[in-house]
Amino acid sequence: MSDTLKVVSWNINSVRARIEIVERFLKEEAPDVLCLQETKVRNDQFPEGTFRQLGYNHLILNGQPMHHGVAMISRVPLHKDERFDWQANGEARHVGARLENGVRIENVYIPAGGEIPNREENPKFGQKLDFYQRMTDWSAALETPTILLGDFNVAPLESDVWSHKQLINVVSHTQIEIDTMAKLQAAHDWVDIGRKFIPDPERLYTWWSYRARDWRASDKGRRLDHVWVSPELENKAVSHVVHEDARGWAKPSDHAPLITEFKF
DNA sequence: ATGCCTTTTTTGAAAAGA
Repeated sequence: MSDTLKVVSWNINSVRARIEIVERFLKEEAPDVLCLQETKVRNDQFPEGTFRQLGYNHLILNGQPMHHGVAMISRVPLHKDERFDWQANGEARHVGARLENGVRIENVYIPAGGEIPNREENPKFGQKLDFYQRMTDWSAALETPTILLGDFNVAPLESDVWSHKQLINVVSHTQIEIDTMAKLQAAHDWVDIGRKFIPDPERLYTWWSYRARDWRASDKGRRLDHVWVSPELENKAVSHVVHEDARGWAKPSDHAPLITEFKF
């Protein structure tokens, strides 16, 4: 493989409903590895042909009917794929694989956590915190150089949300979630690539609700998607952008793709 | 913030997203 690798994370909100913009994105950006979340398709119904026609012949799928689902689609070989059940209930929220240079990519869709930020009143919120804890335990024992990316469903910094004051009690930006995410980050000294390239306090969002009349004008975004790397890979990342334009394409996902380039 | 939008499947109301 070449020493340059372009890796994308994109919560696609149904890969079948979004196949036209996926194809456009691959033609325009030509990533080496595309990591999708919320594919919303069983493995036997995944639209593999579209990807193979564009030269993406390595597909690693972890889908389920209707909800969730993740996939890694690559034009470079991937090995030793794994699917962790950090949800502990069988939901398809992780897939990972190893590049030929030994670096692993772990693609995760952390649960949103429901409406009420309280474990007793809302079991989904507890599931989200427990998912983070299992990832933290995994991170603490991790020795492989790793790119951890996906939809983490937490926006930790004030500059990661359109209004800190109006969202401080809204799931995705509560203090308990921010603290829980910080513990995960500390467990492996994960490097936040988003903030390495676009430092706080610059505005940085990856998701805009469908409910806004004009998402770009109101710009009520949140940074829910993240790319983290092991400390030894920090200097291998040479660029990182959020492709906001794709949020404005026809029939968009509510998340934008995150594009990171590495030089190994 | 989510009455507001968009997806899925049991074709059509309901759940989920965040």
